Order: sequence, then structure tokens, then C-alpha cells
Amino acid sequence: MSVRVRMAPSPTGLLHIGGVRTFLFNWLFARRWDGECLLRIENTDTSREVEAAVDQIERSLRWLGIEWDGETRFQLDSMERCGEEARRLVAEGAAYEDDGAIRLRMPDEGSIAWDDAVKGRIEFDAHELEDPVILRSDGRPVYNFASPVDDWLDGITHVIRGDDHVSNTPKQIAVLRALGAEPPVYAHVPNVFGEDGRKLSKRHGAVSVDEFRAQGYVAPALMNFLALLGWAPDGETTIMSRDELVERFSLERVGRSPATFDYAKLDWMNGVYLRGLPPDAYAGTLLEYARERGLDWDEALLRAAAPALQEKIARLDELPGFVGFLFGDVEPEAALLDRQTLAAAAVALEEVGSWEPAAIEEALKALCAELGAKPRQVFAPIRVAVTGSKVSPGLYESLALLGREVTLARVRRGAELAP
RNA sequence: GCCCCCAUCGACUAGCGGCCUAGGUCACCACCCUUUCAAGGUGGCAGCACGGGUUCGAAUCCCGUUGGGGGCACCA
Repeated sequence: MSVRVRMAPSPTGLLHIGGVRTFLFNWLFARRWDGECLLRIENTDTSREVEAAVDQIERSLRWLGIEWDGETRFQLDSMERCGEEARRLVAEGAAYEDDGAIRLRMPDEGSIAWDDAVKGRIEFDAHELEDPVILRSDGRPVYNFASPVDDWLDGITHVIRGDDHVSNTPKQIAVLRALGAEPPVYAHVPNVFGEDGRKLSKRHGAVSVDEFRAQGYVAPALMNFLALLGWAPDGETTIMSRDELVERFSLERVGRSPATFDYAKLDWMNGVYLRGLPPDAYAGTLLEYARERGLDWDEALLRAAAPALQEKIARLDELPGFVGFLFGDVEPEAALLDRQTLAAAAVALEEVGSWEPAAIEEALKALCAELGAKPRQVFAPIRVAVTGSKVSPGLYESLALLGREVTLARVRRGAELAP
């Protein structure tokens, strides 16, 4: 039997990163076993809000590189079928009417148990299980009924979901058994926590895929990081491509204890991916990000600046801080400037023949010798005058990129501004 | 309150009875490199929650305690 799983988001709010991690495990598992991965929206109504949420979910998943098979499905579409099945169960005596609603008859004796693919055997005593409502008095199915019915109808073989569903599972198994269906394999993966050990929420930082994207994380890095949250192929490997993740993924190696989301490690990993990009792919990434952020920057200039940046930033949102000076005026802090150094620098730079990094370096080195000062002393005020910041890409490259005219103007202005 | 789950460095984890003097990665610290910031290099700090068992031998198995999480809807 081939594998078939489903990603089942509810269309409320933004797609949460914890949920995405669960979806990733589903997708990885399906790809690993050459199976199918469905996308089923667990909606109970159709509205503009739902539409927007579905759109956001699909966009986020696509951006991350998690694709699904076939059309997006909607739980709402099987509502009628759920009603029919519920009435069938009543007719068969497996369920009964109660105050207009329909309840499933749970066993009075024994227990309901299953071998969870990540948590091992889980057992619930029948005495603890009350007869759950499966159809509301208004005829709409309840989640714990609609979900297993859909799983059955869709031929789902493995239900991989957050472990907050553990206590729903006996009810769903009972539904399936009453229906005469074979329950799927269940795999309950631990949830992801924020740094304070509590549920990952907004105040910990980015939580939706859109936010991670806006902060300048790249999809392969985020995928790699997410995969390692609660799963590890061994004790050594950390950087893995999409293909490698697919190849090595297994449910058996998913941990049973919850993991904490570590933003610092994500930053590091994002830097690894950014640095590993081929030069033009890197430039393309910068460009795309700048456009998404609404920065109307000159393409050629940004591309030219890319190499000077690649070793510098771990997240794309550091971009404006590093190369913004190339695309707009700067306001240097006067206290960081030095009149004498800048005046001398202006003279030295005027004499540079061909305006390129090597020649600029030569001129500035000579200036250091002339002033009898360390490069760090001489370069600091120049950097501030030209880039408006104490931190920038390499000075020679920065000046070369900026051009002779603008550079000289800023150096001279810096000399005037200096105390 | 009842039920279920979980427990290795600050974080992610490897470990599935002897390869453990507990390994890797992030973070942190120190040093090196260095025009800033990074990147890189070298070294370092740091952990089996606690208490009982089982065993020749336990991070690994069992029980209890403590701590954390989740669930107890005509929500999903």
C-alpha cells in the first residue's frame, strides 16, 4: 500500500510556523516513500476570511518548497456525506440521537489503543471516554467526526499531526471502527515552544511564514532548520539540502519531547545558506528581497554591491543598514568625524587615477603612512562620512561602488561637519 | 480536579546496557586573522532533574518524586 498523508490547516489567522513544521514532516514522509501529500483545509464555513487564509497558506507552503498533490480540498465539501454516515451509524445502532444531536456509542469496557509512530503505544481506558457528539443538532458534523471521515474518504494511510491531538485520537479511532474503516497509522509529533518554554507566540519573534520571509530568511534555510526541530538523522549532520532531507527522513527518528525554537541558530543557518549561494543567485536573492520590501533601488548597482555583502549579513533585512548609503543621502554623526583626516583624505582621493578598489586602497594606505596613523584610525572617520555608519562593507569596495563624485562630496562635507 | 505525554550542556540533538573520561551543531568566553562588521581558524566553558531498584556493569531497563507540556466542548 502506498503512503498518503495530508496537511490539514484550519483557515484561521496566519499559518503558524509550528504548524508548518508538522506539515514539513508530512511532506518529507510522503516524498521519502514516494507517496502522496494532500492539502485539506479544515473549514466549517466559506467566507472571505477563509479565502484569504487559504491563499496565504498556499503561498507560504509554495514559497517554502512544500508542494501538495492534486487540488486543495475542503472539509466543508464532505459535510453532506458526514450527515449520511452519521445517520447510517444511527440506523446500525452504533450511534444514537440525543437532544437533536447524534452521539457515537463508545465501548463501555476495555480500552482504545494504538501504536503511535512516534510516541509508541498509547492507551485510553474506555471508562474515561464519553459518547462524543458527531453531528450537531443543526446537522453539521463536529471536527472529531469530519476529520476521520475525510481521512477515510481520502484514503489517508498516516496521520501525522501535533500531539495536542492525542486525546482526540481514541474518539477518531472509534468513529473509524464504527464506520467499518481501518484506522490509519497515527504519528503525534511534539509541539514547538518559544524560548521561555511556552507556546511559540508573536512575542518570541516571527511566527508566520510571511514574517520569516520579511525578515530575510531564505526558504531552504528555514526548511532545514524546521526539519531539525524534533528530528535528526544522526548526531552530526546539520546542513541538509531538500533532497537530502527527503532521502534521510524517517518518523522513527522524530523525537518524543518538545523542541524550543532557537532564533539565533536559525540566523546562523540562514547565513550559511546565504554565503553558500553562487554569486549571481545571491545578487538575484538580494534584488528580489529589495523589491518585496518596496525598495526602489538601482538593479545594476545592487548587483555590483552584492559580492561585498555576501560574507557580511546573515539575514536579508540587514541589507538596508549595510548598503543603503549607496542609494540615498547619509547623515553622519559629527562627533565621529575628524576634520584633519577627512581633509587629507579628500586630497588623497582626488588624485586616485582609476576609481577602483585597488587604486583606492593604494591611496588610502599611502594616506595612513603620511599621517603616521593606523588604518583603523584613518578609515573610521572616512567610513562614517561616506556611509553614515560605523559599520559597512569593505571601505575600498564601498567607495568604488559609490563613485568618485559622491565620495568626494561626502568626504568634504564630513570635514565641514567635523567638530 | 481527572486523563495522557515528556525529561542528556543555556538551545537543537547523538546515545537504544559495556565503545561515554557523554559526541556534534548554535549561543557564550578567550586567542589568532583583520580597515569597521562579519566570515574564517584555534582553544575553552557547560549536561545525563532527583531518589530508589534490576545488573558484574545504567544516560540507556523498572518504580517513585519533582518539573514541564497537552487534553478534558453540539471549537478546530
